[in-house]
Amino acid sequence: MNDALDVSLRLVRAQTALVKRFDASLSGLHGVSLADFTMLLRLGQAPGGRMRRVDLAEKLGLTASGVTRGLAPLERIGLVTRESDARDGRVAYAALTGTGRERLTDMLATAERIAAEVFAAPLWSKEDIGQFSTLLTRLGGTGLPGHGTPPP
Amino acid sequence: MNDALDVSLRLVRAQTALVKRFDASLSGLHGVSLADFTMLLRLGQAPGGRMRRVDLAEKLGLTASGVTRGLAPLERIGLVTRESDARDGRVAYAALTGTGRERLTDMLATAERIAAEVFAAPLWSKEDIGQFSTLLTRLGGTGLPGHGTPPP
DNA sequence: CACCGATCCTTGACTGCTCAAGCATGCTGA
DNA sequence: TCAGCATGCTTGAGCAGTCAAGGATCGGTG
Repeated sequence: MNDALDVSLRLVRAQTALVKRFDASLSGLHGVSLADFTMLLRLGQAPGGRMRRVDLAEKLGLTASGVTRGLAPLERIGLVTRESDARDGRVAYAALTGTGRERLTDMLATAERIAAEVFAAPLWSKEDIGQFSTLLTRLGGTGLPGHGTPPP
Repeated sequence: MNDALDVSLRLVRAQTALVKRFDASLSGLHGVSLADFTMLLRLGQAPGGRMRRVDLAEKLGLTASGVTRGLAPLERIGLVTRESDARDGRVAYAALTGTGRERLTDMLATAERIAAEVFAAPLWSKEDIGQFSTLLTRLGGTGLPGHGTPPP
C-alpha cells in the first residue's frame, strides 16, 4: 500500500478516536457534543457573537441544512437565538445568548484541558504541535482563522 | 485558544474534507464509500481474506454492530460472504469473494491515486508524509476502543 | 413595473454509525 | 451436571450529517 494512502487511513482513524475523547468529556461535563461546541466556539469568535447561518456553515465545513439541524437543539436549550436581518429578509442570524456565552467559557476550558492532555509533554513538544498544525493546514484546513481561502 | 485545541479542531476539519474526496471518487468509480473500501481492504489483508467480524470491528475502530451494518450491503452485492466456524457456533466470519478480491484491486488503485494526488509534490515531500505519519501514529495510530470513557 | 435567476434557509428521505437489549453459544467450577 | 458468566453477533431506536426539493426574498434587466 501507498505511503500516502496509509497516512490517509491513519488520519481517519486518529480523528474518530480524538472526537470520541472530546465527546466523552464535553457531554459528561456540559451536555454537548464536540460538534455543538465547535458551533458555539465559531459563533463566539464572530463579532457580536452572531453570524449568518450560511457563513457559519462554511466556517464549519457543513451544509446549510447541517447547520439548521445542529443549531436546533442549541436554540431549544437557550444557548443560541435566531435573529433576523432588517434589510435582507432571507437572512437569519444565529447568535449566542448570555447563557450561551457563559456556558461556552466553561466548555472552552474543558476542551483546552482535553487537548492539552492529548498533546501532553513529554510525548508532544511545542515544535511537534506546530509541525502537526502546519501539515494539517496544508491538507486543507479551510474555515480557520488566518488561512482563508479567497473567493472564486 | 490553545495550540493543542486549535490543532485538534484542524484535524477534525481536515479529515472530513479528506473523506469527502475519497468518497467522491470511490463512489463514482466503484459504487462504494471510503468506509466500505476500508472494510474490504482490511479483509483483503487478513490471511485467506477472512476475519471474525468482531476482529474486523476492532481493526476498523468500529463497534460490532457497525460491522454488521456495514457488511450487509457488501454481502448483498456479492463482494463479501458470511462463513461460520465449525468449532464455535457463535462466530461468523466475513470473507472476500472472488469478485470482492477483483473489485478490491481496482478500488485500491483508485484510492492510491487519490492519496497520491492529495499528498502530491511539490507541496508534500516524502519526508513530510513520513513526519505526518509519525505524528498521527503517536496520536492514536492503530489504537483501539476503550480510549478511556469515564462514567457519567 | 414584472419577471427571472440567484441566494438563504428549511424539510423529507436517506446513510452510517452509536448504544442498549436480546439471543445463541461456549466455558468454568461447585 | 448444570448454573452462571463471558463472548459473538444482530436488532431497534436514535443521532448527526448528507442531498434534493421547495418556499421566501432579493437584485437586475427588459
